[in-house]
Amino acid sequence: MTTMSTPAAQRPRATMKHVAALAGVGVKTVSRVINDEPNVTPATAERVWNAVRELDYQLDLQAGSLRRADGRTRTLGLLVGSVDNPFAGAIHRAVEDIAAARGVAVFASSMDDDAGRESEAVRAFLQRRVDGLILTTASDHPEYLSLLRDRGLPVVYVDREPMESDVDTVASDNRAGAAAGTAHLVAHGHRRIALLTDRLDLVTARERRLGYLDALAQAGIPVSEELIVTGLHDAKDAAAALGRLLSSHEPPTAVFSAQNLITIGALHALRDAGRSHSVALVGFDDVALADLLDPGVTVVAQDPQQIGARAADRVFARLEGVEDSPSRIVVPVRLITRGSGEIEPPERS
Amino acid sequence: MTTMSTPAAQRPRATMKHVAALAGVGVKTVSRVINDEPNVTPATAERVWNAVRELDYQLDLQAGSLRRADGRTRTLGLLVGSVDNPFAGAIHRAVEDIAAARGVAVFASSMDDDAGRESEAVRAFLQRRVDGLILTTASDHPEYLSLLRDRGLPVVYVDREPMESDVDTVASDNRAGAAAGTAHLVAHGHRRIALLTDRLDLVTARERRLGYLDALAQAGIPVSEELIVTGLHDAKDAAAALGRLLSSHEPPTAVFSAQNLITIGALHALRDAGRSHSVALVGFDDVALADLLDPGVTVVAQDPQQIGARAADRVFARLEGVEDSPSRIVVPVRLITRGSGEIEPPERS
DNA sequence: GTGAAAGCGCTAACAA
DNA sequence: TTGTTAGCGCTTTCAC
Repeated sequence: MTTMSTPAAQRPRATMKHVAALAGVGVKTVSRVINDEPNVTPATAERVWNAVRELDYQLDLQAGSLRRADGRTRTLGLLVGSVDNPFAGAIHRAVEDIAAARGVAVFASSMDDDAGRESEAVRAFLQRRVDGLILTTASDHPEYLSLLRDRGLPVVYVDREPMESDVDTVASDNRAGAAAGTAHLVAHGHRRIALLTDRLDLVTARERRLGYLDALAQAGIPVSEELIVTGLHDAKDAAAALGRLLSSHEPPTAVFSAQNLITIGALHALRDAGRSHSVALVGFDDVALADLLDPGVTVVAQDPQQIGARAADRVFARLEGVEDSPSRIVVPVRLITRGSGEIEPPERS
Repeated sequence: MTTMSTPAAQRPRATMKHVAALAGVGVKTVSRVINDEPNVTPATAERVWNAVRELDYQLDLQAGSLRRADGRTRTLGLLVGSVDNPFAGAIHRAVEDIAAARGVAVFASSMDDDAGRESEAVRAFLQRRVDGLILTTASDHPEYLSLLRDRGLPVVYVDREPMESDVDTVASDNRAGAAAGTAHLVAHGHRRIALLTDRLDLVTARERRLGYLDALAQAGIPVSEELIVTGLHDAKDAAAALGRLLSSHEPPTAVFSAQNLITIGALHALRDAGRSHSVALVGFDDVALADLLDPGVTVVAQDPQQIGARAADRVFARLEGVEDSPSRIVVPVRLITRGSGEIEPPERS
């Protein structure tokens, strides 16, 4: 049914050999010209470039890396929770910008907080010979880590720090941030503060819970286990969980939600219960349009752009031979007050 | 300053040759086992797998693709406006899921609506021998396109359709969607409807403008050029532009914003001017938390997940040899009424 | 059922 | 300044 231009009659991809033949030089000379190496006369270079244009020649980086001394593929592997999450998107963009400036391309994958998917993704990266890895992990002790170390492959963990000691990491100050967010609620008079968070096998959830507990302890407020809901993964879960809490016998007067999707769920639950203006809310991680809601959503904002940038810098430093001991970079968070976190509790609770 | 474990003393990466030697077989047998080819005794296979585990062997897909008959690298290139934009994130995730199911990894890049960056990104993909491309373009006639066709490389454009006729595309129904959004405002009594949109050299901006004009024409409303603002790129631009319109002599009573970031800017401008409840707004493309704002934001929602999925399906169909004529897949949009689009104009305007 | 040899496109090493 | 040869890790071809 196709008209015009014989279908599978593509011009076969040109190789260096073709270019060399057309330019009347040896392949090594072509290689020199393409890779901008010295010791080629301008005249020769010109003839090569003409042949390159003539044939639409594109260097095959893969083939080159096979033989190149450093074995580099000019490729990076980036693993995030989901490329669909705004937090991951910001990290990804920062990594991409730094990598692209060095002629390095980025493989991006999602792991949905599943250690199995995580291992699979790392395996896929390794089989493609990435030069370095920027990873988010769902596990405290990733089983592939010793292999990466044996290979001498640069790895930087972002967002979540594995429990291993000798690994580069870049993450938010989860515990202090959660403590600050919770303390903010305490400072506004709350004593019944709910915590909505993720599965506790994720280090971020554990750290943020500890921060929450720190703030309560600091204020001498006893912990009410019934106000702590863990294992939340998406906005729907979170909305349902908070809905139940709000209709319970002794509902919380304030909520600390430990993650962007959970915050969104909490906002829905509060709205559905008509409590947006009477129950306080502080979220960890900023969400889009938080400033335009009524009330504005008070958050402990992370800086994903900086997390991505510092992780990429670290990977490239390792690739350039920096051998200093592993660093655990902590990116500060910032409390942004917009209204929801400054709601006071009812007179008597 | 480093302690323990001699730094650069990595175990060299194992190759098939090492595995073959350890298992006491030839390399071809290792290849057969690894790639699950027939004609290997279970006993031999077992010995090979043991050697593989022993050495932590990882197949080198790059090296393989160099020699493989089909030359496939099991790699895809995805180019979007920015990996940081939620619309792109959703497309990316859909593409990733379909690719991962086939053992294909995805390179993702951002082009910021810059034809130069677009060409660079495509070049980078080609040099890495991707099997196929899913591209967003900033140009009506991408100069690299004929090259891709010569190579017989599968390409599918998403979101933006180049003017070339014989190319696979997957995009929203931009014109009809914009017309529906504008007509919705007309139906609520508006006659002074502003259009906020992107640079008109982007086909999406042109199409959405045409849709806007269609709706006005349909209603017999004359076009007021002073109500049409083009060349908007981010939320800040858009907010400033709408701010100016609102404080002009004859301000619009309604706004159609043609893109997610512009909608966010428009929301800010309306809020800052105290006109959120008096000026109507319909946005093209949904935004997070749009349902929780007051009023809720009425939008013409796109379906980026489906756009990504259909594009990926198409690329893989091409890779599997489907030779039918190029298809222009149009993904329907959906008007979601939430309040902002149902605001009526003041009694006399 | 198995393995030896050739060669994919490139860069390294060396010779001219 | 330039070209030739070998070889990166793998798959293909073909012989056993």
